[in-house]
Amino acid sequence: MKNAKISNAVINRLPRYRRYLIELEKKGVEKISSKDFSSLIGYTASQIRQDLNNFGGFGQQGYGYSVTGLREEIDAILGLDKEYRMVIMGAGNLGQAITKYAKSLPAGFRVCGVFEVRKELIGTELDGLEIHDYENLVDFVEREKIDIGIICVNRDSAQEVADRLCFAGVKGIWNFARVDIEVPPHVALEVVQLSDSLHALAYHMNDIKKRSHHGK
Amino acid sequence: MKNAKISNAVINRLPRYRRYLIELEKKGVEKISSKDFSSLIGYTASQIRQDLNNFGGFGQQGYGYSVTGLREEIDAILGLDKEYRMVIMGAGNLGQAITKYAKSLPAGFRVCGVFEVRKELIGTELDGLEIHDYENLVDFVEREKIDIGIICVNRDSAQEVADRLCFAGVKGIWNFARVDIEVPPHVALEVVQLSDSLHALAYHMNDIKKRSHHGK
DNA sequence: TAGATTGTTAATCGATTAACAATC
DNA sequence: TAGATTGTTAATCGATTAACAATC
Repeated sequence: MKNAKISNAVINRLPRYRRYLIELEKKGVEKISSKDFSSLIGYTASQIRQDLNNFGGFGQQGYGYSVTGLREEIDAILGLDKEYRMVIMGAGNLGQAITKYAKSLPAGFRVCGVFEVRKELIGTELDGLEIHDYENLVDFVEREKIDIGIICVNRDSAQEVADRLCFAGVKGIWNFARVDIEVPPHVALEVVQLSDSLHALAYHMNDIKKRSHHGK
Repeated sequence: MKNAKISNAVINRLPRYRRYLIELEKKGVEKISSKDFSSLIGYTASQIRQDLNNFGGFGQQGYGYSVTGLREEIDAILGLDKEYRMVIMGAGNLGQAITKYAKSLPAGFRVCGVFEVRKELIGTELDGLEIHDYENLVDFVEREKIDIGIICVNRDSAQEVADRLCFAGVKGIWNFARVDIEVPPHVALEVVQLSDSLHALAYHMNDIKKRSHHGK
């Protein structure tokens, strides 16, 4: 197995390859060439072959790639052959939203609990999940073998919550808080800035409008 | 005003600049040099100056940038001086999640209604918002001057919902469905693939683990 | 004026695309 | 074997960084 550091551009394309392969599997397609995959997914055939060859030679010359075989390889690369146990930090609007969303999450990712500091919320239920006291986080992570902490607290407490999650021993943090946080190098961090995404959408809407005025 | 097409890399950094500028404003900081901004935000000073000069010369030689002035410029570039009226398409888990999230949305973005096809949900309320019949979408978009459609339906109906939103006249689509959709060039599209993000997190967690084994 | 820092041009770096020899 | 298509090297393109003249 190769061991060089893979660029984020490549990694972020892998889940997309996987989605299209699953669609192909559903349609009963057994093999696909990089050329045909290219016209389906919209990356160049060259890029597809380059991307995949970062991880190994999964194709066969003169034939193409086995759809199921390649999907399984990508599953293994992404680590989707394991189960991930998660906690949601914060039961406010954002925490409630993500808890709700988690119900539609692909198998293999399981929310095991929600944590809060506000006493009046502790002990109540959120979508069938118990809301725990933030004070008990470290014990819970250890006992329940939690892998991932999902940060849904406000700006001001996000870093302190991240610190405690890392101390408790999570291996990854999925940050939805509207602030950048830092984690030690042995903890993985993935950021979802929903409001940044919405602001980019606003930019593009205005850009299209501006151009249509200019052009004519 | 310059009119060249700005790269997405630049556009996606603008909301982040804005967040840090707002923090600085809160702290009462009045001016900042690209050098100081660099050590705060983690982009190089060169990149900051390059990015901003895509839109105009907002700084002053020998002085730096006015924090409030620059934040206002970025607001205008992103189009945050306007109000955006939005509808949520789909009242399932994902739609409920995004409706909940929308409550914590920055001012200027307002959810005006939720749309569904399932008869038993139509007419009920979701977080204080009426759930409307999908059949009435086109009228509603026109009457309520809706700018943005947020797609929270399942894979199979996402494209058809996008088509109807575009037909109804929205200017932008925020797609949360687990599938890629296509829109005409006069409609802006911004994609949030939460499960792709989670898969990337899984990759990084496994990568860190693999490296720590290898290294020692 | 002298010092600081921008705006902008030039150099570097990394990622994407093209080309083609290897091989199924 | 001949045709197809990969894996991989080389060329191109675009984005980031460095350098510096302009100027507040």
